[in-house]
Amino acid sequence: MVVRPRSEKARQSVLAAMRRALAADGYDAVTIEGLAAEAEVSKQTIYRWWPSKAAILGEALLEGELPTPDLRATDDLATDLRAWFTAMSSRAEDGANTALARALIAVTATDAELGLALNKRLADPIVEQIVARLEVAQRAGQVREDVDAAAVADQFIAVSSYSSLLGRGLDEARVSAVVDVLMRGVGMGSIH
Amino acid sequence: MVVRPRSEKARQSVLAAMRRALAADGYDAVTIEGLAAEAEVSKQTIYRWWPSKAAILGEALLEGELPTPDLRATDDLATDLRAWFTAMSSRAEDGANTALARALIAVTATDAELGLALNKRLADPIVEQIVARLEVAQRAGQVREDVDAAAVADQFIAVSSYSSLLGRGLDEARVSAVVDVLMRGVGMGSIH
DNA sequence: GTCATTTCGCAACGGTGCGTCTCGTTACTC
DNA sequence: GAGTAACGAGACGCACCGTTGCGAAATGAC
Repeated sequence: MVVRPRSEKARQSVLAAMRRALAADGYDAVTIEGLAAEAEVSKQTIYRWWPSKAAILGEALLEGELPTPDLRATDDLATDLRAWFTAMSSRAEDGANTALARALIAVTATDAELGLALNKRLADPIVEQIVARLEVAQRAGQVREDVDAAAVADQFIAVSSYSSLLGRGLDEARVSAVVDVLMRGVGMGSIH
Repeated sequence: MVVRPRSEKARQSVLAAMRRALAADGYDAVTIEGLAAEAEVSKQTIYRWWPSKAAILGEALLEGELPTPDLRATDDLATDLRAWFTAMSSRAEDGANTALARALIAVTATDAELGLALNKRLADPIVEQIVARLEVAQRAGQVREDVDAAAVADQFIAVSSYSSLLGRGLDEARVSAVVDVLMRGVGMGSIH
């Protein structure tokens, strides 16, 4: 076999052009031809390796390290979650990140299959972190045994997604409100 | 003034065609020309009255009665919220409704301004219902005074939005999990 | 009923991007 | 060094965009 390998340089150039274009103009203003020009790459090269604009976005999302903060595990669940969710929402203040998030939502609303796959790969690690942390708290007796940890984790994701969809970030007060209610919701307190 | 009025028949025909096309092919497969053909209306007639595809969707959403269930006010907040959220999620089992919801998300992810306006008009009445109900519960001593009712209402909306974005409905168990956690979260229970 | 006026359907326009194709060139593997 | 596949450049037909001009139909004013 005499094969010339795929140009990794061209690939990275296209993905970078996609990220730049997203931040500048938004997902559906991006065109393949514009991408090719911006990346200084032939249009055919793009079509050779990606089936669609959405697929390029997918790779850009998976490859570009979506920097999600770590969820620390001290002995105080509330503090851990508050710190994590605060860091999470501060990520959303960077325009490039919100552009990526909005693009993810746009492509998910359009291409359900690819959207599900992307969301799975991006959200699952976060969900797992939260679920694991909640299970630790359950063993420590800080969280009720009958709490559906995945449902709670999903609520954090949902709130984040919805707020970046609407372009309104999560201010400190809102972060506190969400964490407070959810913390009390999973806690051992009884209802009188 | 001798004026021939706008054809209401044509208008309704276009909006109906938009709803049909959304359910059939999804928002970004909809084209103005296809809409015109389907509605048996001239393309010019569409451009005379709507500035964009998104604007047509906006009217279709506002005009078509997005049937949101009422939030009853018995003396049991948990039951009221559970009944309302269950009804809400059952709405999402109708494909036509999820198509509308996904289209709303798609246009919001693309056109932030129009999206915000639409979300405001569609979500605000729901949020107000929930906030009002929570305030009643606060006066009845069932909900803590320091609870941010709007933040809680937003969480319901966010969960609904996110689940219809991903195309996975909210099953009974998930509805229960969300309501349970939020109910305990706003309740008077103390944390030990 | 007639007339003025506006919307209507029809159809064409140039422009943009799509996705495919062909070419000649370049760069990598063997 | 030779063979081969990816590369850049650019053209193709196609779909849809948003705009324009036209004659016909419809409606309110009188």
